[in-house]
Amino acid sequence: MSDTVRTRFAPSPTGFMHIGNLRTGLYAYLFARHNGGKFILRIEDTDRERTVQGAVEMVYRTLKAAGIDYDEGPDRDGGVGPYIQSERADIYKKYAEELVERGGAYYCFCTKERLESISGENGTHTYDRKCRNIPLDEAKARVAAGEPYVIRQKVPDGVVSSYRDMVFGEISVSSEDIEDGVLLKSDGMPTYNFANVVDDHLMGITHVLRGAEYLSSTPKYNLIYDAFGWERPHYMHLPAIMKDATRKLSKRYGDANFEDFLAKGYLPQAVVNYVALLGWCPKSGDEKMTMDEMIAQFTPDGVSVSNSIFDEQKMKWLNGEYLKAMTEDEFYAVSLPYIEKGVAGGGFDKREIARLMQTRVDVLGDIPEKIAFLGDFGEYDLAMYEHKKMKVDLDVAKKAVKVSIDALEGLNDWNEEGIRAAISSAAEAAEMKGGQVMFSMRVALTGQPSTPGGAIEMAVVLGKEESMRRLRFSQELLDRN
RNA sequence: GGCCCCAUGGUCAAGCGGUUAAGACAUCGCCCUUUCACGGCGGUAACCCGAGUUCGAGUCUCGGUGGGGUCACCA
Repeated sequence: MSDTVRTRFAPSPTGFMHIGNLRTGLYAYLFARHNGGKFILRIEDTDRERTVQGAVEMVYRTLKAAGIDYDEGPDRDGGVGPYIQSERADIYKKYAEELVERGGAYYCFCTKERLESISGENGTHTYDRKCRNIPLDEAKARVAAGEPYVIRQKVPDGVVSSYRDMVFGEISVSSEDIEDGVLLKSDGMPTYNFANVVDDHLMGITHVLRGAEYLSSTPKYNLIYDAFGWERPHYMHLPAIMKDATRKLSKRYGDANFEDFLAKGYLPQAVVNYVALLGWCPKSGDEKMTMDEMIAQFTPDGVSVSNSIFDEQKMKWLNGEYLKAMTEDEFYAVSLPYIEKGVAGGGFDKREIARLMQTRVDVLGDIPEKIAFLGDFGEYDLAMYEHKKMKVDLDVAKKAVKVSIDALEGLNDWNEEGIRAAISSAAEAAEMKGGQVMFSMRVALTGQPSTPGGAIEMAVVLGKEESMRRLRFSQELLDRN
Protein backbone atom coordinates (compact mmCIF):
# COMPACT_ATOMS: atom_id res chain seq x y z
CA MET A 1 0.00 0.00 0.00
CA SER A 2 1.34 3.42 -0.89
CA ASP A 3 1.50 6.26 1.57
CA THR A 4 -1.42 8.22 0.20
CA VAL A 5 -4.06 9.12 2.71
CA ARG A 6 -6.87 6.62 3.11
CA THR A 7 -9.75 7.23 5.46
CA ARG A 8 -12.91 5.30 6.02
CA PHE A 9 -16.43 5.71 7.24
CA ALA A 10 -17.63 2.62 9.04
CA PRO A 11 -21.26 2.88 10.11
CA SER A 12 -23.10 0.01 11.64
CA PRO A 13 -26.40 -0.64 9.91
CA THR A 14 -28.80 -0.08 12.76
CA GLY A 15 -31.34 1.90 10.82
CA PHE A 16 -30.61 5.52 11.62
CA MET A 17 -27.99 8.00 10.65
CA HIS A 18 -28.07 10.96 12.94
CA ILE A 19 -26.10 13.99 12.08
CA GLY A 20 -23.31 13.07 14.47
CA ASN A 21 -22.62 9.91 12.49
CA LEU A 22 -22.95 11.84 9.29
CA ARG A 23 -20.46 14.40 10.47
CA THR A 24 -17.91 11.72 11.25
CA GLY A 25 -18.26 10.42 7.71
CA LEU A 26 -18.13 13.90 6.31
CA TYR A 27 -14.92 14.80 8.10
CA ALA A 28 -13.28 11.55 7.03
CA TYR A 29 -14.32 12.38 3.49
CA LEU A 30 -13.13 15.99 3.68
CA PHE A 31 -9.82 14.97 5.17
CA ALA A 32 -9.20 12.38 2.48
CA ARG A 33 -10.14 14.72 -0.34
CA HIS A 34 -8.21 17.62 1.11
CA ASN A 35 -5.13 15.45 1.03
CA GLY A 36 -5.82 13.92 -2.34
CA GLY A 37 -6.50 10.55 -0.75
CA LYS A 38 -9.10 7.84 -0.88
CA PHE A 39 -12.30 7.52 1.08
CA ILE A 40 -13.62 4.07 1.87
CA LEU A 41 -17.03 2.90 3.02
CA ARG A 42 -17.15 -0.15 5.24
CA ILE A 43 -20.20 -1.68 6.84
CA GLU A 44 -19.73 -2.81 10.43
CA ASP A 45 -22.39 -5.41 10.97
CA THR A 46 -20.65 -7.83 13.29
CA ASP A 47 -23.53 -7.58 15.72
CA ARG A 48 -26.13 -9.61 13.92
CA GLU A 49 -28.75 -8.87 16.57
CA ARG A 50 -28.69 -5.16 16.03
CA THR A 51 -28.46 -5.24 12.29
CA VAL A 52 -31.58 -3.82 10.69
CA GLN A 53 -33.06 -4.82 7.38
CA GLY A 54 -32.58 -2.18 4.71
CA ALA A 55 -30.17 -0.16 6.79
CA VAL A 56 -27.33 -0.53 4.32
CA GLU A 57 -29.48 0.99 1.58
CA MET A 58 -30.18 3.87 3.94
CA VAL A 59 -26.45 4.43 4.26
CA TYR A 60 -26.08 4.57 0.48
CA ARG A 61 -29.01 6.94 0.16
CA THR A 62 -27.70 9.20 2.85
CA LEU A 63 -24.21 9.43 1.45
CA LYS A 64 -25.55 10.11 -2.01
CA ALA A 65 -27.91 12.83 -0.81
CA ALA A 66 -25.16 14.36 1.27
CA GLY A 67 -22.82 14.54 -1.70
CA ILE A 68 -20.23 12.29 -0.10
CA ASP A 69 -18.86 9.90 -2.65
CA TYR A 70 -16.64 7.01 -1.68
CA ASP A 71 -13.91 5.47 -3.77
CA GLU A 72 -14.27 1.98 -2.38
CA GLY A 73 -17.10 0.21 -0.66
CA PRO A 74 -19.36 -2.83 -0.83
CA ASP A 75 -20.47 -1.86 -4.31
CA ARG A 76 -17.14 -0.39 -5.45
CA ASP A 77 -14.35 -2.84 -5.13
CA GLY A 78 -10.92 -1.44 -4.54
CA GLY A 79 -9.17 -4.74 -4.11
CA VAL A 80 -9.17 -4.94 -0.33
CA GLY A 81 -12.72 -6.19 0.15
CA PRO A 82 -15.12 -7.48 1.09
CA TYR A 83 -16.21 -4.22 2.65
CA ILE A 84 -18.90 -5.75 4.79
CA GLN A 85 -17.59 -7.20 8.01
CA SER A 86 -20.01 -10.08 8.21
CA GLU A 87 -18.43 -11.35 5.00
CA ARG A 88 -14.97 -11.29 6.48
CA ALA A 89 -15.46 -13.70 9.36
CA ASP A 90 -12.79 -16.11 8.17
CA ILE A 91 -10.28 -13.29 7.93
CA TYR A 92 -10.75 -12.27 11.55
CA LYS A 93 -10.56 -15.82 12.72
CA LYS A 94 -7.31 -16.37 10.92
CA TYR A 95 -5.77 -13.22 12.36
CA ALA A 96 -7.06 -13.93 15.84
CA GLU A 97 -5.36 -17.30 15.71
CA GLU A 98 -2.23 -15.71 14.43
CA LEU A 99 -2.29 -13.28 17.31
CA VAL A 100 -2.58 -16.18 19.73
CA GLU A 101 0.53 -17.72 18.16
CA ARG A 102 2.33 -14.42 18.51
CA GLY A 103 1.47 -14.28 22.20
CA GLY A 104 -0.83 -11.29 21.90
CA ALA A 105 -4.04 -13.16 22.62
CA TYR A 106 -5.36 -16.31 24.25
CA TYR A 107 -8.30 -18.70 24.28
CA CYS A 108 -10.82 -18.19 27.04
CA PHE A 109 -13.40 -20.73 28.07
CA CYS A 110 -15.19 -18.82 30.78
CA THR A 111 -18.97 -18.95 30.61
CA LYS A 112 -21.21 -15.91 30.67
CA GLU A 113 -22.45 -17.00 34.06
CA ARG A 114 -18.97 -17.01 35.49
CA LEU A 115 -18.25 -13.62 33.98
CA GLU A 116 -21.36 -12.17 35.58
CA SER A 117 -20.43 -13.64 38.93
CA ILE A 118 -17.21 -11.67 39.05
CA SER A 119 -18.83 -8.26 38.56
CA GLY A 120 -17.42 -5.50 40.65
CA GLU A 121 -18.81 -2.89 43.04
CA ASN A 122 -20.28 -0.61 40.42
CA GLY A 123 -21.80 -3.34 38.36
CA THR A 124 -18.79 -3.18 36.10
CA HIS A 125 -16.66 -6.20 35.74
CA THR A 126 -13.14 -6.54 34.62
CA TYR A 127 -12.14 -9.93 33.42
CA ASP A 128 -9.95 -11.63 35.98
CA ARG A 129 -7.72 -13.28 33.38
CA LYS A 130 -8.55 -16.76 34.59
CA CYS A 131 -7.76 -18.37 31.25
CA ARG A 132 -4.73 -16.27 30.48
CA ASN A 133 -2.27 -18.88 31.65
CA ILE A 134 -3.80 -22.01 30.24
CA PRO A 135 -0.99 -23.67 28.26
CA LEU A 136 -1.56 -23.19 24.55
CA ASP A 137 -1.48 -26.93 23.83
CA GLU A 138 -4.20 -27.55 26.35
CA ALA A 139 -6.29 -24.68 25.07
CA LYS A 140 -6.03 -25.91 21.51
CA ALA A 141 -7.05 -29.39 22.58
CA ARG A 142 -10.14 -27.99 24.27
CA VAL A 143 -11.00 -26.00 21.19
CA ALA A 144 -10.51 -29.09 19.04
CA ALA A 145 -12.80 -30.98 21.36
CA GLY A 146 -15.53 -28.54 20.58
CA GLU A 147 -15.60 -26.53 23.79
CA PRO A 148 -17.06 -23.03 23.29
CA TYR A 149 -14.44 -20.31 23.51
CA VAL A 150 -13.61 -16.72 22.80
CA ILE A 151 -10.24 -15.23 22.04
CA ARG A 152 -9.09 -12.45 24.32
CA GLN A 153 -6.45 -9.83 23.95
CA LYS A 154 -3.42 -10.41 26.17
CA VAL A 155 -2.66 -6.94 27.44
CA PRO A 156 0.98 -6.69 28.43
CA ASP A 157 1.73 -5.90 32.06
CA GLY A 158 3.22 -2.70 33.29
CA VAL A 159 3.21 -0.62 30.17
CA VAL A 160 1.77 2.77 29.38
CA SER A 161 0.23 2.94 25.95
CA SER A 162 0.31 6.42 24.43
CA TYR A 163 -0.47 8.07 21.17
CA ARG A 164 -0.88 11.53 19.80
CA ASP A 165 -4.36 12.30 18.63
CA MET A 166 -4.63 14.88 15.86
CA VAL A 167 -7.15 16.93 17.75
CA PHE A 168 -6.84 15.94 21.39
CA GLY A 169 -3.10 15.63 21.59
CA GLU A 170 -1.27 13.20 23.83
CA ILE A 171 -3.37 10.39 25.31
CA SER A 172 -1.90 7.83 27.69
CA VAL A 173 -3.47 4.90 29.44
CA SER A 174 -1.58 2.43 31.55
CA SER A 175 -2.08 -1.25 30.91
CA GLU A 176 -3.51 -1.92 34.34
CA ASP A 177 -6.53 0.10 33.26
CA ILE A 178 -7.01 -2.00 30.18
CA GLU A 179 -9.00 -5.19 30.28
CA ASP A 180 -8.19 -8.36 28.40
CA GLY A 181 -11.08 -7.74 26.07
CA VAL A 182 -12.78 -10.21 23.78
CA LEU A 183 -11.47 -10.13 20.23
CA LEU A 184 -13.32 -13.04 18.75
CA LYS A 185 -16.78 -13.86 20.05
CA SER A 186 -18.03 -17.38 20.63
CA ASP A 187 -20.12 -17.12 17.49
CA GLY A 188 -16.91 -16.70 15.54
CA MET A 189 -17.53 -13.04 14.80
CA PRO A 190 -15.04 -10.40 15.87
CA THR A 191 -15.82 -7.59 18.27
CA TYR A 192 -15.48 -4.01 17.13
CA ASN A 193 -12.16 -3.89 18.95
CA PHE A 194 -10.67 -6.49 16.71
CA ALA A 195 -12.51 -6.11 13.43
CA ASN A 196 -11.53 -2.49 13.32
CA VAL A 197 -7.88 -3.07 13.81
CA VAL A 198 -7.71 -5.90 11.31
CA ASP A 199 -9.78 -4.10 8.70
CA ASP A 200 -8.09 -0.76 9.06
CA HIS A 201 -4.76 -2.46 8.65
CA LEU A 202 -5.76 -4.69 5.76
CA MET A 203 -7.53 -1.86 4.00
CA GLY A 204 -4.54 0.41 4.36
CA ILE A 205 -6.33 3.04 6.40
CA THR A 206 -3.82 5.73 7.31
CA HIS A 207 -6.06 8.04 9.33
CA VAL A 208 -8.83 6.88 11.58
CA LEU A 209 -11.55 9.44 12.22
CA ARG A 210 -14.21 8.50 14.71
CA GLY A 211 -16.16 9.71 17.70
CA ALA A 212 -14.41 10.67 20.91
CA GLU A 213 -16.01 7.75 22.72
CA TYR A 214 -13.04 5.77 21.40
CA LEU A 215 -10.47 8.19 22.68
CA SER A 216 -9.59 6.26 25.79
CA SER A 217 -9.85 2.80 24.27
CA THR A 218 -7.54 3.58 21.39
CA PRO A 219 -4.42 2.68 23.41
CA LYS A 220 -5.92 -0.78 23.73
CA TYR A 221 -6.29 -1.03 19.96
CA ASN A 222 -2.78 0.23 19.50
CA LEU A 223 -1.53 -2.63 21.60
CA ILE A 224 -3.06 -5.00 19.07
CA TYR A 225 -1.28 -3.26 16.21
CA ASP A 226 1.90 -3.58 18.22
CA ALA A 227 1.37 -7.25 18.93
CA PHE A 228 0.97 -7.91 15.22
CA GLY A 229 3.95 -5.77 14.42
CA TRP A 230 1.75 -3.51 12.30
CA GLU A 231 2.14 0.19 11.85
CA ARG A 232 -0.40 2.19 13.84
CA PRO A 233 -2.64 4.62 11.96
CA HIS A 234 -3.02 8.27 12.83
CA TYR A 235 -6.08 9.11 14.85
CA MET A 236 -8.47 11.99 14.80
CA HIS A 237 -11.20 11.78 17.38
CA LEU A 238 -14.22 13.99 17.18
CA PRO A 239 -16.11 15.58 20.07
CA ALA A 240 -19.72 14.62 20.56
CA ILE A 241 -22.72 16.47 19.26
CA MET A 242 -25.15 16.99 22.08
CA LYS A 243 -28.90 17.32 22.22
CA ASP A 244 -28.54 19.65 25.18
CA ALA A 245 -25.93 20.41 27.80
CA THR A 246 -25.96 16.94 29.28
CA ARG A 247 -27.32 14.57 26.68
CA LYS A 248 -25.74 13.26 23.54
CA LEU A 249 -27.68 12.92 20.37
CA SER A 250 -28.89 9.38 20.45
CA LYS A 251 -29.64 6.92 17.72
CA ARG A 252 -31.91 5.09 20.03
CA TYR A 253 -34.35 7.95 20.26
CA GLY A 254 -34.01 8.83 16.60
CA ASP A 255 -32.60 12.27 17.43
CA ALA A 256 -31.56 14.54 14.63
CA ASN A 257 -31.97 11.89 12.01
CA PHE A 258 -30.67 13.02 8.64
CA GLU A 259 -33.53 11.72 6.55
CA ASP A 260 -36.07 13.24 8.91
CA PHE A 261 -34.64 16.64 8.18
CA LEU A 262 -34.93 16.08 4.45
CA ALA A 263 -38.54 15.09 4.98
CA LYS A 264 -39.13 18.32 6.86
CA GLY A 265 -37.96 20.29 3.88
CA TYR A 266 -34.29 20.84 4.58
CA LEU A 267 -31.89 20.77 1.69
CA PRO A 268 -29.28 18.02 2.11
CA GLN A 269 -26.42 20.35 1.29
CA ALA A 270 -27.59 22.80 3.96
CA VAL A 271 -27.71 20.07 6.57
CA VAL A 272 -24.27 18.87 5.57
CA ASN A 273 -22.94 22.42 5.64
CA TYR A 274 -24.41 23.05 9.07
CA VAL A 275 -23.14 19.81 10.46
CA ALA A 276 -19.65 20.56 9.18
CA LEU A 277 -19.69 23.70 11.28
CA LEU A 278 -20.47 21.83 14.48
CA GLY A 279 -17.02 21.17 15.78
CA TRP A 280 -15.03 22.66 12.97
CA CYS A 281 -14.22 26.22 12.04
CA PRO A 282 -12.38 26.96 8.82
CA LYS A 283 -9.53 29.45 8.96
CA SER A 284 -11.45 31.81 6.73
CA GLY A 285 -14.38 31.90 9.12
CA ASP A 286 -16.70 31.11 6.23
CA GLU A 287 -20.04 29.61 7.14
CA LYS A 288 -21.91 28.95 3.95
CA MET A 289 -19.64 26.69 1.93
CA THR A 290 -19.91 24.31 -0.93
CA MET A 291 -18.48 20.83 -0.57
CA ASP A 292 -15.45 21.85 -2.62
CA GLU A 293 -14.85 24.85 -0.40
CA MET A 294 -15.03 22.66 2.66
CA ILE A 295 -12.60 20.23 1.13
CA ALA A 296 -10.19 23.02 0.35
CA GLN A 297 -10.33 24.38 3.87
CA PHE A 298 -10.56 21.27 5.99
CA THR A 299 -7.60 20.94 8.32
CA PRO A 300 -7.41 19.19 11.70
CA ASP A 301 -6.32 22.30 13.58
CA GLY A 302 -9.74 23.79 13.02
CA VAL A 303 -11.46 20.87 14.69
CA SER A 304 -12.77 21.55 18.15
CA VAL A 305 -12.08 19.50 21.28
CA SER A 306 -15.25 20.24 23.16
CA ASN A 307 -18.74 18.95 22.62
CA SER A 308 -21.25 21.11 20.85
CA ILE A 309 -24.98 21.36 21.11
CA PHE A 310 -27.01 20.85 17.99
CA ASP A 311 -28.99 24.00 17.24
CA GLU A 312 -31.76 23.49 14.74
CA GLN A 313 -32.47 27.19 14.70
CA LYS A 314 -29.15 27.96 13.12
CA MET A 315 -29.47 25.10 10.69
CA LYS A 316 -32.81 26.56 9.72
CA TRP A 317 -31.22 29.90 9.04
CA LEU A 318 -28.53 28.30 6.90
CA ASN A 319 -31.15 26.35 4.99
CA GLY A 320 -32.94 29.64 4.34
CA GLU A 321 -29.73 31.07 2.95
CA TYR A 322 -29.50 28.18 0.53
CA LEU A 323 -33.11 28.68 -0.48
CA LYS A 324 -32.62 32.40 -1.10
CA ALA A 325 -29.50 31.78 -3.13
CA MET A 326 -31.40 29.64 -5.61
CA THR A 327 -32.65 30.93 -8.92
CA GLU A 328 -36.41 31.30 -9.23
CA ASP A 329 -36.53 28.18 -11.35
CA GLU A 330 -34.57 26.12 -8.89
CA PHE A 331 -36.71 27.26 -6.03
CA TYR A 332 -39.86 26.60 -7.97
CA ALA A 333 -38.71 23.05 -8.61
CA VAL A 334 -37.92 22.21 -4.99
CA SER A 335 -40.91 24.02 -3.52
CA LEU A 336 -43.59 22.78 -5.90
CA PRO A 337 -44.49 19.63 -3.93
CA TYR A 338 -44.95 21.71 -0.80
CA ILE A 339 -46.99 24.34 -2.60
CA GLU A 340 -49.25 21.68 -4.04
CA LYS A 341 -49.69 20.24 -0.61
CA GLY A 342 -50.60 23.67 0.74
CA VAL A 343 -53.18 24.67 -1.81
CA ALA A 344 -54.56 21.21 -2.41
CA GLY A 345 -55.00 21.53 -6.12
CA GLY A 346 -56.52 25.02 -6.28
CA GLY A 347 -56.07 26.81 -9.57
CA PHE A 348 -53.52 29.30 -8.32
CA ASP A 349 -50.43 30.56 -10.02
CA LYS A 350 -47.88 28.30 -8.37
CA ARG A 351 -45.02 30.09 -9.97
CA GLU A 352 -46.12 33.30 -8.28
CA ILE A 353 -46.62 31.54 -4.98
CA ALA A 354 -43.11 30.15 -5.21
CA ARG A 355 -41.74 33.61 -5.92
CA LEU A 356 -43.47 34.93 -2.81
CA MET A 357 -42.31 32.08 -0.60
CA GLN A 358 -38.65 32.15 -1.51
CA THR A 359 -37.67 34.88 0.92
CA ARG A 360 -40.27 33.92 3.44
CA VAL A 361 -39.45 30.40 4.52
CA ASP A 362 -36.35 28.82 5.94
CA VAL A 363 -37.59 25.28 5.53
CA LEU A 364 -39.76 24.08 2.68
CA GLY A 365 -41.96 22.22 5.10
CA ASP A 366 -43.25 25.55 6.40
CA ILE A 367 -44.84 26.39 3.06
CA PRO A 368 -48.15 24.52 3.34
CA GLU A 369 -49.34 26.25 6.46
CA LYS A 370 -48.22 29.62 5.20
CA ILE A 371 -50.39 29.36 2.12
CA ALA A 372 -53.27 27.38 3.53
CA PHE A 373 -55.47 30.48 3.50
CA LEU A 374 -55.41 30.45 -0.30
CA GLY A 375 -57.67 27.45 -0.37
CA ASP A 376 -59.39 28.05 2.91
CA PHE A 377 -61.37 31.27 3.29
CA GLY A 378 -64.38 31.98 5.47
CA GLU A 379 -65.50 33.95 8.51
CA TYR A 380 -62.68 35.67 10.30
CA ASP A 381 -62.15 38.00 13.21
CA LEU A 382 -62.85 41.59 12.22
CA ALA A 383 -60.42 42.82 14.84
CA MET A 384 -57.78 42.21 12.23
CA TYR A 385 -58.83 45.41 10.53
CA GLU A 386 -57.76 47.49 13.49
CA HIS A 387 -54.28 48.74 12.80
CA LYS A 388 -53.02 51.92 14.40
CA LYS A 389 -49.93 52.36 12.34
CA MET A 390 -51.86 51.95 9.10
CA LYS A 391 -54.58 54.26 10.44
CA VAL A 392 -57.21 51.67 9.77
CA ASP A 393 -60.28 50.81 11.83
CA LEU A 394 -63.59 49.19 10.94
CA ASP A 395 -65.09 52.29 9.37
CA VAL A 396 -62.06 52.91 7.24
CA ALA A 397 -61.99 49.25 6.29
CA LYS A 398 -65.59 49.31 5.12
CA LYS A 399 -64.89 52.25 2.91
CA ALA A 400 -61.64 50.77 1.67
CA VAL A 401 -63.19 47.48 0.70
CA LYS A 402 -65.89 49.24 -1.23
CA VAL A 403 -63.30 51.37 -2.98
CA SER A 404 -61.35 48.24 -3.88
CA ILE A 405 -64.35 46.48 -5.28
CA ASP A 406 -65.35 49.44 -7.37
CA ALA A 407 -61.85 49.92 -8.64
CA LEU A 408 -61.21 46.30 -9.57
CA GLU A 409 -64.56 45.16 -10.87
CA GLY A 410 -63.99 46.34 -14.39
CA LEU A 411 -60.25 45.78 -14.45
CA ASN A 412 -58.90 43.68 -17.26
CA ASP A 413 -55.19 43.94 -16.64
CA TRP A 414 -55.13 41.60 -13.65
CA ASN A 415 -51.47 41.90 -12.88
CA GLU A 416 -49.34 43.87 -10.46
CA GLU A 417 -49.13 47.05 -12.48
CA GLY A 418 -52.77 47.06 -13.41
CA ILE A 419 -54.03 46.46 -9.91
CA ARG A 420 -51.63 48.90 -8.36
CA ALA A 421 -52.68 51.64 -10.75
CA ALA A 422 -56.37 51.00 -10.25
CA ILE A 423 -56.13 50.98 -6.49
CA SER A 424 -53.92 54.01 -6.31
CA SER A 425 -56.14 56.23 -8.35
CA ALA A 426 -59.26 54.97 -6.63
CA ALA A 427 -57.74 55.68 -3.25
CA GLU A 428 -56.83 59.15 -4.33
CA ALA A 429 -60.30 59.81 -5.67
CA ALA A 430 -61.80 58.64 -2.39
CA GLU A 431 -59.35 60.79 -0.46
CA MET A 432 -57.81 57.84 1.31
CA LYS A 433 -54.21 56.88 1.80
CA GLY A 434 -53.02 54.06 -0.43
CA GLY A 435 -51.87 52.14 2.60
CA GLN A 436 -55.31 52.28 4.20
CA VAL A 437 -56.92 50.81 1.15
CA MET A 438 -54.30 48.19 0.54
CA PHE A 439 -54.05 47.06 4.11
CA SER A 440 -57.80 46.64 4.34
CA MET A 441 -57.95 44.96 0.99
CA ARG A 442 -55.29 42.49 1.99
CA VAL A 443 -57.21 41.47 5.07
CA ALA A 444 -60.43 41.32 3.09
CA LEU A 445 -58.78 39.03 0.54
CA THR A 446 -57.17 36.67 3.00
CA GLY A 447 -58.75 36.85 6.41
CA GLN A 448 -55.24 36.61 7.81
CA PRO A 449 -53.36 38.97 10.11
CA SER A 450 -50.22 38.40 8.09
CA THR A 451 -49.69 36.97 4.66
CA PRO A 452 -46.77 36.26 2.37
CA GLY A 453 -47.11 39.44 0.41
CA GLY A 454 -49.32 42.50 0.28
CA ALA A 455 -52.77 43.18 -1.11
CA ILE A 456 -51.65 43.38 -4.71
CA GLU A 457 -49.59 40.21 -4.60
CA MET A 458 -52.43 38.37 -2.93
CA ALA A 459 -54.88 39.57 -5.52
CA VAL A 460 -52.62 38.39 -8.31
CA VAL A 461 -52.21 34.96 -6.78
CA LEU A 462 -55.91 34.54 -6.08
CA GLY A 463 -56.94 35.66 -9.54
CA LYS A 464 -59.70 38.06 -10.38
CA GLU A 465 -62.68 35.84 -9.88
CA GLU A 466 -61.65 34.56 -6.47
CA SER A 467 -60.46 38.00 -5.41
CA MET A 468 -63.78 39.59 -6.20
CA ARG A 469 -65.65 36.81 -4.48
CA ARG A 470 -63.61 37.29 -1.34
CA LEU A 471 -63.91 41.06 -1.38
CA ARG A 472 -67.68 40.83 -1.60
CA PHE A 473 -67.77 38.27 1.15
CA SER A 474 -65.73 40.58 3.34
CA GLN A 475 -67.90 43.53 2.46
CA GLU A 476 -70.92 41.62 3.69
CA LEU A 477 -69.09 40.58 6.79
CA LEU A 478 -68.20 44.18 7.53
CA ASP A 479 -71.70 45.44 6.82
CA ARG A 480 -73.15 43.07 9.35
CA ASN A 481 -71.31 44.97 12.06
C1' G B 1 -16.38 4.68 41.77
C1' G B 2 -11.46 3.89 38.48
C1' C B 3 -9.49 5.72 33.97
C1' C B 4 -9.64 9.31 29.66
C1' C B 5 -11.33 14.05 27.92
C1' C B 6 -13.53 18.94 28.02
C1' A B 7 -14.80 24.21 30.04
C1' U B 8 -15.13 32.01 25.92
C1' G B 9 -22.23 35.44 25.44
C1' G B 10 -28.64 31.52 25.32
C1' U B 11 -26.22 28.47 20.88
C1' C B 12 -22.05 27.66 17.23
C1' A B 13 -17.40 29.75 17.73
C1' A B 14 -12.44 33.07 16.69
C1' G B 15 -8.44 33.67 20.01
C1' C B 16 -2.49 30.17 20.70
C1' G B 17 1.18 35.66 26.77
C1' G B 18 0.01 42.20 25.61
C1' U B 19 -6.96 42.68 21.38
C1' U B 20 -11.76 48.13 22.90
C1' A B 21 -12.25 39.56 23.67
C1' A B 22 -13.85 38.67 16.43
C1' G B 23 -17.86 36.73 13.53
C1' A B 24 -22.55 33.88 12.91
C1' C B 25 -27.52 32.15 14.88
C1' A B 26 -31.04 33.79 18.37
C1' U B 27 -32.82 38.26 20.87
C1' C B 28 -33.93 43.70 21.16
C1' G B 29 -34.32 48.62 18.69
C1' C B 30 -34.33 51.73 14.30
C1' C B 31 -34.71 52.38 8.83
C1' C B 32 -37.06 50.49 4.32
C1' U B 33 -42.11 48.83 3.51
C1' U B 34 -49.58 48.29 2.06
C1' U B 35 -49.23 43.37 6.31
C1' C B 36 -45.39 39.48 6.72
C1' A B 37 -40.75 38.93 4.95
C1' C B 38 -36.11 40.27 2.44
C1' G B 39 -32.40 43.97 2.97
C1' G B 40 -29.65 47.85 5.80
C1' C B 41 -27.96 50.04 10.50
C1' G B 42 -27.30 49.67 15.70
C1' G B 43 -27.84 47.54 20.87
C1' U B 44 -27.90 43.79 25.05
C1' A B 45 -24.89 39.60 26.14
C1' A B 46 -19.00 35.66 27.52
C1' C B 47 -13.43 34.07 29.23
C1' C B 48 -16.49 28.28 35.66
C1' C B 49 -13.78 29.13 40.61
C1' G B 50 -9.04 29.39 43.34
C1' A B 51 -3.88 29.40 43.61
C1' G B 52 0.72 29.76 40.98
C1' U B 53 4.38 31.20 36.71
C1' U B 54 5.07 36.10 34.36
C1' C B 55 6.26 43.02 34.00
C1' G B 56 1.62 41.12 31.93
C1' A B 57 -2.94 35.16 31.63
C1' G B 58 -9.12 33.75 28.27
C1' U B 59 -4.35 31.97 26.56
C1' C B 60 0.90 28.33 30.54
C1' U B 61 0.92 24.98 35.45
C1' C B 62 -1.62 22.87 39.60
C1' G B 63 -6.06 22.17 42.50
C1' G B 64 -11.37 22.54 42.86
C1' U B 65 -16.16 22.53 40.63
C1' G B 66 -19.17 21.29 36.62
C1' G B 67 -19.99 18.40 32.21
C1' G B 68 -18.97 14.45 28.67
C1' G B 69 -16.89 9.64 27.51
C1' U B 70 -15.51 4.73 28.95
C1' C B 71 -15.20 0.47 32.06
C1' A B 72 -20.04 -5.58 27.27
C1' C B 73 -19.06 -12.02 23.61
C1' C B 74 -22.51 -3.17 21.25
C1' A B 75 -20.29 -0.52 17.98
